[in-house]
Amino acid sequence: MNGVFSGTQVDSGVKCLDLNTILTAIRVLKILMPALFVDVVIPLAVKDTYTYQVPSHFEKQIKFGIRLEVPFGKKKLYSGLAIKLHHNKPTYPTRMILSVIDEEPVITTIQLDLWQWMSSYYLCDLGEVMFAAMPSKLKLQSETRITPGKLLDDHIFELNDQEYMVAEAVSIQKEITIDQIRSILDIKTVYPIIRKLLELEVIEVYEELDDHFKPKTVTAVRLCPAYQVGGEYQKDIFELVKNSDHQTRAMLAIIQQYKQGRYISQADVVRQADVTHSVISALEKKGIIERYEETISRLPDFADELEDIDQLSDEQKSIIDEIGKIEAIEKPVLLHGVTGSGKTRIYVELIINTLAKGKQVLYLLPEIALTTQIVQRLMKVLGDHLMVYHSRINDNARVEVWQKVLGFPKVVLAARSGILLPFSDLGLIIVDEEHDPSYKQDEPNPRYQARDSAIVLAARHRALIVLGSATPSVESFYNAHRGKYHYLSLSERFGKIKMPEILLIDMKKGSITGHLSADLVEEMKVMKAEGFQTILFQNRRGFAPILMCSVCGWTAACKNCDTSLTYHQYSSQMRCHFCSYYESPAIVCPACGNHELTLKGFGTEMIEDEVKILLPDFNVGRMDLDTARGKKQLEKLIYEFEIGQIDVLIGTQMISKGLDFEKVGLVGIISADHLLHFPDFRAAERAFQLMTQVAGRSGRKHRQGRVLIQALHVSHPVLSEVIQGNYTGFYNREIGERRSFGFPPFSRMIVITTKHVHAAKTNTAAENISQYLRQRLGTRVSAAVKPSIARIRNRYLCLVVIKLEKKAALILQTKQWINEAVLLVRKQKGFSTLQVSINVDP
DNA sequence: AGCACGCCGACT
DNA sequence: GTCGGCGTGCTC
Repeated sequence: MNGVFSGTQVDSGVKCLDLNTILTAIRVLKILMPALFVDVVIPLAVKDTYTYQVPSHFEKQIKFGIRLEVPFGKKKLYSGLAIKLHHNKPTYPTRMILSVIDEEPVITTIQLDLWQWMSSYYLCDLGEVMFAAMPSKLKLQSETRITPGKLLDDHIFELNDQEYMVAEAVSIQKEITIDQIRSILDIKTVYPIIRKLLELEVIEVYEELDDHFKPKTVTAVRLCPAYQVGGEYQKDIFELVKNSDHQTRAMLAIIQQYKQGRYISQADVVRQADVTHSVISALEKKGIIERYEETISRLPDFADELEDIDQLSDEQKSIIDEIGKIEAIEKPVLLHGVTGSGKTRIYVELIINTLAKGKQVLYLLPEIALTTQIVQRLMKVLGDHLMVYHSRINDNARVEVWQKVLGFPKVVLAARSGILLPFSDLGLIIVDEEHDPSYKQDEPNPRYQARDSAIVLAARHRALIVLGSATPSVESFYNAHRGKYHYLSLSERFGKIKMPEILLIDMKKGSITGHLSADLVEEMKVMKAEGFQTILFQNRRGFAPILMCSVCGWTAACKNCDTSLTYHQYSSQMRCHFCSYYESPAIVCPACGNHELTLKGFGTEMIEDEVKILLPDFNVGRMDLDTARGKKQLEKLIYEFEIGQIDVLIGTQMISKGLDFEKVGLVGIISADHLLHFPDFRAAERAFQLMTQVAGRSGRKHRQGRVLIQALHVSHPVLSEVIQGNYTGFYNREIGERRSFGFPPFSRMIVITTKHVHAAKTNTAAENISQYLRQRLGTRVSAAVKPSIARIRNRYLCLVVIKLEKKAALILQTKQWINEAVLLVRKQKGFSTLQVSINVDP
């Protein structure tokens, strides 16, 4: 067949162009179209972005937000993010990008905007924010791979033992990594060996990026086109299988699922029809069905059973109305509602409204609360609109959430890292339990406060943001008070349940066995007799925090940290709570040889012991980091308590978050003193919040709960404030203290920590930094101070604390000075290994 | 972060 | 004498 252009002279002009003309033309074009450069963020702790040149054949594919494979340093390859395209040729020589990984952006401009804000506000590198934000499957890093070289067989007998082992491994496995070599040889420095083998051409080396995200697939079956007409299957296909009982059963199963319109997984058919794979193969051979790979989601499927939503109470309705009115003003809303006042119901209403507008919702919760009932409850209401994102979900699921967030109006229920996701159009952010300290990341960089960052994020999206809490943080309440936030409160408990009755027990009086007062024990007995459960709160795990020689005063201490070792009875170990160190308990004092070793202080394990002795017919459960390390263990414990198998649950602050148990009638706080006497300006606030939250665990539907607080210092004002549920009283007193000592919210705090293996270096560094800043900022900067724990993991620590007036210009200038000071100190000889961490709003 | 360079101690 | 330890600087 003749082409459309057959016979036309398309090439007539080309013929007269010689090579020189073409080259000149290219040169001219190059001047007219200068080379394209791209600024790339590398997911590392490096300042600024890096500029690469784009080869002309990639130019069309490059756009904002896609990932690029770039060389970095001598050999490494990274996937960096393209964030700026330009034609400004840098003064230094540039390298070329190696490949283009994505077709479409994997981040949004608002997201990058927030990252940049975080990097400048919290004084860290943009690369560090990127590192924290991206699922590791999306930030591929190259790995050195080693393959057999040309002369492997020739030289194999000239090698020494180590070299031979490597050569042998490469020859057998065809491809190994540097890490594998390290473990084969069991030594750290393998490069000299590799270099020698390279020279001998026994091996070859190349760098390759790790595999991309792989979608999850299942083997599915479908009817061949010949057997379906217009979405209906041909009834006569059963004729074809009538000779085989198995095939008929399989076909019945397939047809049944076919009618449901979803993909038909082979595994389901096999299970339902009780046949083997070979039956499916037979059907495939007959040409009735065909097999294929169906891509499925790793995220759990919630679609099945949606629950009806409760009616709104009048109070809830009026709150929704209020929020509806102020939505346009773009001020955060502080929703202050006691435990059980139905804040969640309000959130659900707001979420539904936002989804109806086709916008996305981010619902933040403290990390631990995400593993509990709240999530299930929300799933039942929101169904498959909900996605969950936190540190325990696996990396493939994380990539899926990431990809979905890029484009769909859905609800993401997330821990603090949720603010780093690529939202395209957020309409609502909820920060539940707004006061919770776990919203602040303390280590590593970026040391961000997710609640505060969420406010910035909401402003960028012009989204509504609601901060909810029964015990708002002093900062948030202060902001509400000053009119920076809208303040709304829910005063009544939903369903008109009474607030628990809280009583204080003076541990200096009355009868006490071990650490339990007679009153508390008596009350627990009453509860059990009436079919109710008890929660005992003790914010310290282990059996006892100190093992001491009663003769010479020696105490068991960690060899890596300046801390005492905690005795854990369950594992019979002395354990450090700051590093992973543990040892067997000493029987004889290693200092004086005496046998009189005593335990001081007490933790959850000791309370567990005492309860078991005092109340032998009680089933006792313990919930702390030691018993609930795995998700399964935690779930089992929650389940057992929920069905009433456990009478008393003893726990650390883990029990204060997000757990609702209907049958809890009594809460006992074993030692309020532990909470109150803490060397931190937020200690009183934390104590008030923790005690109020724990108290809220008591008494839900069936009866008024009781709370017993045991304390030695019964006159502490926070105690009476907790007892009376007097948030305003607490706030007024606390804000007064903050004001007189110049603590936040009356100042902005920045803490600089120096860290080094040598105490002297640590201290000099901190002193130098303090001095540099004091010259510029005066008494706003503290001297170098030793923290209460001066050594952790064999590194010494020293602090400089800065308190600034809340003036934007001053704060900005200070951050610059901090950077200068750190740079200056590190430039000195002997200080390159010094670590400096900067914590803004600690 | 990770890699190479360069300078000092314990060993074939 | 060298091997290999760690401290230092740099990566577009």
